[in-house]
Amino acid sequence: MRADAQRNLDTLLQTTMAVFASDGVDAPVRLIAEKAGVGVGTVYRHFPQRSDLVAAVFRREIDACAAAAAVLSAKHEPFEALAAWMQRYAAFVAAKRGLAKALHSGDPAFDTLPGYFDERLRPALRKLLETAAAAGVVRADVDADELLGAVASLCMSAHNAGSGRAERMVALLVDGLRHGATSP
Amino acid sequence: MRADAQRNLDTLLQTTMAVFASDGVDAPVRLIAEKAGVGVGTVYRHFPQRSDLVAAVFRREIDACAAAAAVLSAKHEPFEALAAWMQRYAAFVAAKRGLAKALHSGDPAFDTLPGYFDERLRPALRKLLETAAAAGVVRADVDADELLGAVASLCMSAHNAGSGRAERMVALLVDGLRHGATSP
DNA sequence: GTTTATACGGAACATTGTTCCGTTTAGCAA
DNA sequence: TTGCTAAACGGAACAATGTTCCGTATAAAC
Repeated sequence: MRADAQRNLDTLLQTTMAVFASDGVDAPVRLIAEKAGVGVGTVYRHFPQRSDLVAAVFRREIDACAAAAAVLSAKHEPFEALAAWMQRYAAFVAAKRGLAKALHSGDPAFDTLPGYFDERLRPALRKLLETAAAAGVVRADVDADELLGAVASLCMSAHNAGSGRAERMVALLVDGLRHGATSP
Repeated sequence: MRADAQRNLDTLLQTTMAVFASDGVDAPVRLIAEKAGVGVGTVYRHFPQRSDLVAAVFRREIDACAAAAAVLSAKHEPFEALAAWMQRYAAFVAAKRGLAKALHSGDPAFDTLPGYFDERLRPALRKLLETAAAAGVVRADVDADELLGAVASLCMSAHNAGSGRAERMVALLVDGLRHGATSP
């Protein structure tokens, strides 16, 4: 791949993320192209359809969320790392309400997203859980999948409630994990 | 209101319902206007925004579903009326997948729909439930709201599964109502 | 029958996704 | 360094669709 193409792809993805954050996932392709300093033709060469661009950004943010697990794990004690990551994940779900819409839109570009979700996020959380369980600070009988689903539901349904509610509910959930921990 | 305006409004709503059924709720306004034999200007005078037309059609179908309760109640025994209406409601939810999308779109035109849902459908189901409970053919401790929500969830999540699954699940649910019935 | 407020139709406009093609340029070889 | 070429670029043009506007037609009142 030519160097300029790679450069453009990078700035395009980064700019798109910023535009989605400020203007929502429905922002016009023209606007994204303009802010990235490229023509719409360039956008469409990298992403044949608008939805491909959206999916790419989501994948990138899923990656970032998964990568945060390792960072937090290295920086904090097992339980704190787990708790912090759960909040990180909750923030991701709450911020990306466009994601739910995308997943239910029926566009084939999003077909692989749920799988990507599992593939990246589940192992990340599983490792955090196992580490914390091995340290004896949380119970060991909770499934990573269920936890991801529960937090997602919490953040979706609580999204129109007052500020901080989702955070508090997630914290409550995480504290629940401490119950029944078996010291090693 | 002028007679021709009323006529146009009626045919417009009826035609729109048919077009939504065959082409989905994303059908272009032009197509709807054409099939209804009116100009787009007429559509927009009655419904300032496209979403207002969608909301009106949904309200109309909610009305029809609610009205079916009385008809079924008059024609069948209490339990059969209840069971038949539940299937009627399930079919409505399953068919109108655009409804879920609309409700989550954030368009203000749909803000009053959830309230309308409660206002019309809940009393209809409650009356069916009470009649059946009074006849001693179903238990009396089930809330109409919960039942509506449960069926909606069933039909939403089971929508991509094989044919008849949603119907079977709803039937199962309804049969569950028979359990613990107390004869009068 | 005349008048007038109302409703109508559809062309025109605005926005946005997508395609197309002439132009530019990065990478490479001589 | 220079010349060449395939790749990439930009943005005008196209297509689809929501929305507005206004000249025309007509139902209803007198």
